[in-house]
Amino acid sequence: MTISTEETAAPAPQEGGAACPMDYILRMLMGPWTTYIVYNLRAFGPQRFGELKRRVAGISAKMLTERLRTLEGAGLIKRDYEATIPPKVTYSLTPRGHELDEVLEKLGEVAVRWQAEDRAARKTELKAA
Amino acid sequence: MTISTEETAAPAPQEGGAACPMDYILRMLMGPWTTYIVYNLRAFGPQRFGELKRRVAGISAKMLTERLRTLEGAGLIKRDYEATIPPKVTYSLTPRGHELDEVLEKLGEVAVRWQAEDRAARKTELKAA
DNA sequence: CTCTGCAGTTACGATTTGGTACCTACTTGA
DNA sequence: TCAAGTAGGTACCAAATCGTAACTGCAGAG
Repeated sequence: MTISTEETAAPAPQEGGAACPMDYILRMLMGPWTTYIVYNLRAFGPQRFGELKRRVAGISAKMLTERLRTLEGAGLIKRDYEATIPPKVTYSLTPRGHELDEVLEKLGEVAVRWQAEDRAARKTELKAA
Repeated sequence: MTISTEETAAPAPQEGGAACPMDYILRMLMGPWTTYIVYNLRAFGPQRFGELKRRVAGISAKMLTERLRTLEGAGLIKRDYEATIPPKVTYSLTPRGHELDEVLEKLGEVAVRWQAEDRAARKTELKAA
């Protein structure tokens, strides 16, 4: 996958190189649950593992761990480990993570609009039938 | 996956219902190539199948077909079939598809910024070493 | 007369993915 | 003494995904 910002048909580096800026960011967000986790971290603030897992509802511990590690590796979230007993691990968005706020907000707007439109369309459909 | 727009912890419908507006839209964009296809359709205007395939570079005909059908089903793109010989099939964004413009743009901005930052960081790293 | 391109579809097969179950080590509470 | 909760790690297995190759029917080019 390669997305150019230029309007002039980027020659598409077949080597799979990260020549395109969107590439990286999309791979990050595309994973299952990923956007949802970021969204929750943003909406409810820093959270501990168990809290987050309960909130996401349906995700397995394995998935959550993997996603969190990936996000951490990308510098989108921060992992604070307190070696108490029992251990406390708190996850929070980094400044970089917060740079997605606007995108998520825009996406949310569109999503809400579409949902409303679809609901209206269904109602009309029912009336017609 | 369920994302609430409310700040008040949506009770998370376990039935997998589409109670959350982000849900639907994310599933749509999350598929591989999907965003890239939409991006290309936006950047280069309506395109025929072969054109698009050449532009995306790396995608298989099967994938492209499948993605296009999904996007069509979601009402994001329009499929114009001309039964000439050889047949011409042109794909274009619908008004609904264009509603993603802003999101894609925002995403692009972030992507470019991160890429620049990372490049700068790598340069500093090299200097330090 | 065969080759190519159009816009796909289909079958097959390998890889990846994601879930389930079970394990850690330690403390608190019953 | 036994169970539960903390934050995971590991192994295994079924299912979904994605690529490859081969097929469609027809026309124009060589």
